[in-house]
Amino acid sequence: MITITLPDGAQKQFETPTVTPLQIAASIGPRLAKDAVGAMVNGELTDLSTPIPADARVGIVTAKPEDSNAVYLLRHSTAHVMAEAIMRLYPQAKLAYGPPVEDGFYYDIELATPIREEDFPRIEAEMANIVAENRAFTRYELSQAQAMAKLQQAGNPYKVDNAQRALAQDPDAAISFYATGEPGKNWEDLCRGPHLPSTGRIGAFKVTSVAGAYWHGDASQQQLQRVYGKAFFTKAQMDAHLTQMEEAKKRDHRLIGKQMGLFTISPLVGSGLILWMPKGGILRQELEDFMRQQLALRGYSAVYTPHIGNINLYKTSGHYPYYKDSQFPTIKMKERDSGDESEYLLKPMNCPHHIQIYSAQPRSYRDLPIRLAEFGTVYRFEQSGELNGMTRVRGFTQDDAHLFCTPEQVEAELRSTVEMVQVVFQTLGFSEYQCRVSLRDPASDKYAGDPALWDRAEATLRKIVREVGIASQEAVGEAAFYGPKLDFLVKDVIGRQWQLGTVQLDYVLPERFELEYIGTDNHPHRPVMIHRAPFGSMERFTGILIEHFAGSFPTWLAPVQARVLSISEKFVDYARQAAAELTAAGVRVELDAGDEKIGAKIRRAREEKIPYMLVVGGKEQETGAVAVRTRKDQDLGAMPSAEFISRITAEIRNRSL
RNA sequence: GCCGACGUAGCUCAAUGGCAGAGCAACGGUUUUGUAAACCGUAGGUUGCGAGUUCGACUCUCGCCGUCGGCUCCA
Repeated sequence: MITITLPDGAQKQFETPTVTPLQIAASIGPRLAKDAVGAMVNGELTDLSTPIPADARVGIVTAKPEDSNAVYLLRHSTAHVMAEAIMRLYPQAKLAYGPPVEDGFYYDIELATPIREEDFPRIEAEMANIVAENRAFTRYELSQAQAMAKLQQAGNPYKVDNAQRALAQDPDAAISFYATGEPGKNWEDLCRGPHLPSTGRIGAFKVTSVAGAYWHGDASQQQLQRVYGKAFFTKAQMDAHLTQMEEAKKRDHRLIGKQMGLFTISPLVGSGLILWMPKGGILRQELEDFMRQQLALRGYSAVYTPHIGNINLYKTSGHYPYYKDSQFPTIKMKERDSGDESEYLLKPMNCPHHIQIYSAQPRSYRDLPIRLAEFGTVYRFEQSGELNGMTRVRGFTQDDAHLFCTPEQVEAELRSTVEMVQVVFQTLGFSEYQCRVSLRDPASDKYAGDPALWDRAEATLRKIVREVGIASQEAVGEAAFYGPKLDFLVKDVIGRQWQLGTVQLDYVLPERFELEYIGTDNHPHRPVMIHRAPFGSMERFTGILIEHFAGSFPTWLAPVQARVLSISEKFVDYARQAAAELTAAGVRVELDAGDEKIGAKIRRAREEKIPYMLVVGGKEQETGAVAVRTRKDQDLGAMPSAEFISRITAEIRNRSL
């Protein structure tokens, strides 16, 4: 007898030697049996048909889009269906690996002929046939010897490799195959599973794109074709997803940046180099002013350093050997007098320059902490395929600062920098964020410095995160070569995650540059460095802000904060006067004195995402008022222009969202 | 850097081997307007760049540049 415990604690008993989740579901109700697509058995996702041999806790997984297990089964199964369709169309293809991924799935295949977008309809048509046939996903297991023999015979090195890797993880693992239908009769694939009960449960699917991908993500390995797809239980869910994708596309900072005249990129200047246009310049200036205010509150000193530096600086810091390949080529020159050859680098980082400011004079413990801040522009030669609008560029400005402090001061300084990052996020409306504690990979030799110092630094970061109480996760191998760091990941309004600010703890560079301060004991000591950049890069941050706000920036950031719209030519003088009052109050205002009708002017202002539209005509002129309307389509009605001015200036001053 | 796609007026897009076009924007004129697009007209092009095939190339082929989707990378 088998006792099954359901999620609500209820127990059911079965007299049979084994029981399947489907039987359990049926015993609860026919509706549940119909909706069931899989099961959680003792915390593990299984097929609906997997026999349960002993007492177990079982939850039935039903076809709900919000259930990640259900969605996993759906996507994984659709990947199989797509693989079968591709094998029908391209019998010479070799399948490699086809997992579910966030909101879809892909399958990597080796195939000499490229699959192109125009081939997608054929693949989808084959898939539709397989789905219509509603064949059961049927699992069977072979002994290792049989399985390996079968795979060897099939002549697919990737599948052999997959099986070997599975065995390397668990030598006792049974090797499972899934037939889409009947084993021996229908198409089948080496697969760990689990799957939906049958192909008919796939409600809607779409082949979305194809791209190159390396086997095991290793650029020295065979390049495969990765075909991406999406799957949903119902067509309505698919449609909702497509609508959301379109919305996301409308927020694309490259598109909005162009429409709103924020920035441009010219091939004549070079790819990955951002040209900030006047309206983007306002955005950046506001962000920088905000940051300067924060810096002043926290005892930072502004410094300025040049855009290039002698290569020896970076050899000393250790950056050069690590990042040789991602730097612009060096500038070589001969000294006029000595004839010596010098080499300069466009600076890839600001820290070595700031370090020279620190070491330009003797430092006492009384001077510390020293906090040197600079909007420092750096250049990194990113691979051409990596460039993306403002978010991945070759020249960018960091809101950088380096803190030099005593070991005793480290924690307080870290706390203060983390708090500053939080202020930044809060001010800009990123309410959902978490912190990644990026640690070294003990197995790798790319990290510089004493392991004991690393342990200490990592422990300190963990402690700070715990104290501050930010949601966090640890990531081994994500540290910088000179120290562990906290990377801040924010979610924007449509749920996409971005990496923004960073706080890095560094015991290595002070060592390399032999930095010192004189302590209370009158002896030299080594300071500790903290690198931090709350925005990260002005370019990247601005790009993300554009998408976060979809161009509708809060008033304090908006390039144009208000526009006065005149009803007709007769009121242009009054409109001009109203605009002048706003300008005098420090508001960025424009005047639309054109001869279109008011509807057209409103439409245009809304399209330009201007926060406030001030309609002025005869009524307003008589009473010294403006009729206020917002881009959100709120009509605030007419008010004295002085009232509007105090209202908007307060909003700007408070940096209201 | 690698795989694939794309590149036509300022913007969005037509024209599939046979005279490069539309809408919006711009400019000129008419209109003087009350809350999401007034009307008429004008101008705008080395079809990314360069070669090749062809009687003829936006269209086919090759190279380069750039962009996009991925992969790899990311101090």
